[in-house]
Amino acid sequence: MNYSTYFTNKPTAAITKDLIGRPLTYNDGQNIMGGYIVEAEAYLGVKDRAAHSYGGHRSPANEGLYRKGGTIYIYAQRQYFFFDVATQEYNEPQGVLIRAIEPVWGIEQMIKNRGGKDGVLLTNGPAKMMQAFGIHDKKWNLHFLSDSPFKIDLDDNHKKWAKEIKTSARIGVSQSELEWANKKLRYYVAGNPYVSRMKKSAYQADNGWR
DNA sequence: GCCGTGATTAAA
DNA sequence: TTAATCACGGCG
Repeated sequence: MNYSTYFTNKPTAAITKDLIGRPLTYNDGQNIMGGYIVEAEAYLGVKDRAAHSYGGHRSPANEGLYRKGGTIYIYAQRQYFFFDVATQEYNEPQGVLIRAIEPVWGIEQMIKNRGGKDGVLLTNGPAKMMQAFGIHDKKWNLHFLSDSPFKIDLDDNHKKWAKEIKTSARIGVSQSELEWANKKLRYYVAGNPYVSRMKKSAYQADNGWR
């Protein structure tokens, strides 16, 4: 299946859940780095109070969300960068934020990019993952996935299957009484140590994979 | 969001 | 006693 179809043919929450366990890689021209997606969040467009596109807000900074499904949306907070993929059709500003991967490929290079940090600290958060890839700008923002050094492997034969995929409220969203703050739109592999905020006591054998 | 530090709690 | 968890302040 191609990216256009994959990122448009089902609801964004279903896409987000389906991405769990799929390989995500980034090629910096010298090294291929990456691993299996273990945590991701869905953002559901103009009605979603936690989405950058809430209320139809549109600016050069969040234009990526409005592009067709499969377009890369990179945004920055302070010195940190976040990797999203737009979902649904053009002008339907939904997307998925990739929050963490279990590192597999190019681990040595990722450790270098992370200033020597190793193990769980390598990629257990959205900005840590981007640091591990050595990304410090928005160069690939608005590029379509297939026209970028990023690759998400959509072949089910290459996917890792979690024993259990858990859901929770999204991280960093104000936990006020707002209905959207409490929606379970964060998906993650139960017991996988590379999931952000995962407690050691909750680690599972085989990192939660089947 | 990430990091380092120190306090608090839990395990053994 | 040690490890794990939590709480906090600093960062542009």
